[in-house]
Amino acid sequence: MAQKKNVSMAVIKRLPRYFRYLSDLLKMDITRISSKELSKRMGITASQIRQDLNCFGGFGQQGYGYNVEALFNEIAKILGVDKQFTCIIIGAGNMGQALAHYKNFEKRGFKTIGIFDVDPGLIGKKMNGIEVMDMKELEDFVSRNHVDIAMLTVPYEDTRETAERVARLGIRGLWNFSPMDLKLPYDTVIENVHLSDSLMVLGYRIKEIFE
Amino acid sequence: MAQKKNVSMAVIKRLPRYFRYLSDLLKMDITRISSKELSKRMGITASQIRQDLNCFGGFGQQGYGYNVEALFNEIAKILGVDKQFTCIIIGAGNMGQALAHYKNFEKRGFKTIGIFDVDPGLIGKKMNGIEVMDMKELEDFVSRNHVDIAMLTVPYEDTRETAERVARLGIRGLWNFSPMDLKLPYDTVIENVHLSDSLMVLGYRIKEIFE
DNA sequence: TAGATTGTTAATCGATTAACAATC
DNA sequence: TAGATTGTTAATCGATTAACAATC
Repeated sequence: MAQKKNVSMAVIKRLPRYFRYLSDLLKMDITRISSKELSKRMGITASQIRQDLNCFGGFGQQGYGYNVEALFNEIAKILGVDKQFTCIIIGAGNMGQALAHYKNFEKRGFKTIGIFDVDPGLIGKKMNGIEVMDMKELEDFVSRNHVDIAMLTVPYEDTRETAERVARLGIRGLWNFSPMDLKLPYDTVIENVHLSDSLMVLGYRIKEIFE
Repeated sequence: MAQKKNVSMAVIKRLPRYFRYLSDLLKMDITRISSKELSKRMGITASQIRQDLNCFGGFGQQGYGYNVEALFNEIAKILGVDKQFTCIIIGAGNMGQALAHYKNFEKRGFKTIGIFDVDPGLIGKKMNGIEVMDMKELEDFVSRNHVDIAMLTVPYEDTRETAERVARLGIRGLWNFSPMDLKLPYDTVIENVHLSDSLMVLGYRIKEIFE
């Protein structure tokens, strides 16, 4: 539905937040909400909410507002939560294990179907019911199973090579946890989680406010 | 030094990225860099680099460019990497353990001095050399040790209460890993790591590009 | 000196906010 | 109907980019 062309990253990054707030409203059994009321809850302007939503379609009704459930479903559809994304985790260290156990992902359509590592001490162990496989089996596994997303939690020095390898296999999404910007000569979407960047911004902001 | 007033979040969020690129240049033994050359490496405009840096001071030299080591040190200082931030981890589950073992943080001035959990099965265990303490000891610990930052990796339903408790203790920085926006009636800086938000944006971008 | 490159001002671009006619 | 609230256009604000004089 609607023109999803030319939607800016600023808007896209707000979508999960709308999704969360609408999910909360549903849990509170609130059936309708105006942009004004939602703006108060979210701490943004009502104008912005209406502009954002209208990038994807006219989901509201004059004089009434938005039906919470309908809007929630629309945003879920826009984000692809109604679809299933298959994921593999590469690197079964602490971070990989944390991701393997994160319950929320599956609820939002991201299903982990494989975990890989090079460490013989980890291979064969089960994490959240999924056995850790040898990295040597990666190519074979991906040829036998459709994989949308690779979650990359390997050591810094292995990141670039592993990313290349993953992209060569035709995996379309890469969720990168290394403090490194990846550039790939393939049609692979990269989303970074730069934890130390986030922590440094926190450090800066603490300094700023309190000194 | 220089006027650190009115620096926008857009600029601040780019600082860790400059920090990383300069660190890489140092490792490559590159001693000087022009904004033009750095812009090529980083994939942003030279103009933006010069504008960003001049929020904090004139670190370059006409006709020469920037001395990599000097600029690196300046940005380290701006970010507070030269200072030490003391941190505690609240929630010793998989994510808490991952954070406890992350080597990069200490290198950048963030030192974990305590880990807390409510689970008797975890209390007393050592993680990266630090013993997990009972949450009951939190208040006592914080009164005896200066704590800058609390890293919050507790279950969703405990997040709000724990955040309140942490803020009441006068801890100035809160690094929140729950998919929830916190609002506190205290002078506490909150930085969120919304992993599922990031993953959903990745899902959206995959859909957009490939469908 | 001549060439290179900064710091900084001005121009452009994009995102946010305000306003309001349309309409439920 | 009257009141409320949307969808959308116009105005504003802020961030990015371009340009160039200053100067190493």
